Amino acid sequence: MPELPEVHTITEDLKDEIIGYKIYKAAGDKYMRLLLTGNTITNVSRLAKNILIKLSSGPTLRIHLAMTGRIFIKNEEEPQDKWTRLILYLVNREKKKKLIFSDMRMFGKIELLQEKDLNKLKNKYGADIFEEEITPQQFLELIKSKNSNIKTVLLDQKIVSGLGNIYVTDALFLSGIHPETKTKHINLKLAGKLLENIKKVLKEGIKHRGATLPDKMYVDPLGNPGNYQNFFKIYMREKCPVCNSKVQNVKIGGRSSFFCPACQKLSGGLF
DNA sequence: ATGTTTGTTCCGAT
DNA sequence: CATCGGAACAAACA
Repeated sequence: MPELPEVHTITEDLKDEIIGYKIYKAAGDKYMRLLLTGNTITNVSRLAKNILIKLSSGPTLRIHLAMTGRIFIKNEEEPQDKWTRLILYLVNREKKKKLIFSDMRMFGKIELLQEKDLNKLKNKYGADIFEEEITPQQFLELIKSKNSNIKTVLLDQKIVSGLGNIYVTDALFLSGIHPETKTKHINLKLAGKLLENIKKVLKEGIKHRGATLPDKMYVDPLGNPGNYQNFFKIYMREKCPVCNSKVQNVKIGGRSSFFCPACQKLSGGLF
């Protein structure tokens, strides 16, 4: 499911594929059709897990993939799947193509934002660890601002943005932190270690172009799966790669939380 | 068939 | 009033 590395991969691919193209036709939501047609795409960027497509007339098309949203770039005559919600028909001097937004479970968001709405959206998100320099002290303050377990806090987009279940699970494993550890029990040294490991797994995720689970829901705009699933540290694994213990899976906030009972003690490596 | 799945939002309880 | 935990959301699959 799209987290920061997957959304980053899609965004970078889209920069090459659609910047400079003009939307000569749009299909889907009626209100959007009218507003989108005639615009040239001037930029594509990422905000947390959102893809932002900047239009020449001013507004920004915001796409949030949620769990099953996908973006495809196809030739005009290629078919789209039955979950398609929006199609942008694009043209430049050389060729025509189309951008398809498909969302099987309809949890994704697609909307046009004016400048002030975009700023409002930006204010909803905490630091983007991948884009912004953040010190261990700042990171520790952020996570301690919530009186909850570290897993839940890291998934809170208002605290730090871009992380989802997979990368949080792997980063906690690399740091030797039990996912149910209360943030108040984390000290500066451990926070620094966690921060480094979060950056590490995000970078690795990006390097492997994201993670595609057995459901095959995540693919890049050209339909290719990612490879990070072949490098999972503890996520979906049966045995701990370090000590060979049987991996445990507890539900935290309704989400699978894989951890090694030997390497990730509840004390959180404090002792 | 019922349970599970993921990101986000919203609602009720503390 | 602020904060936190859990339900709900849609659809497919086992």
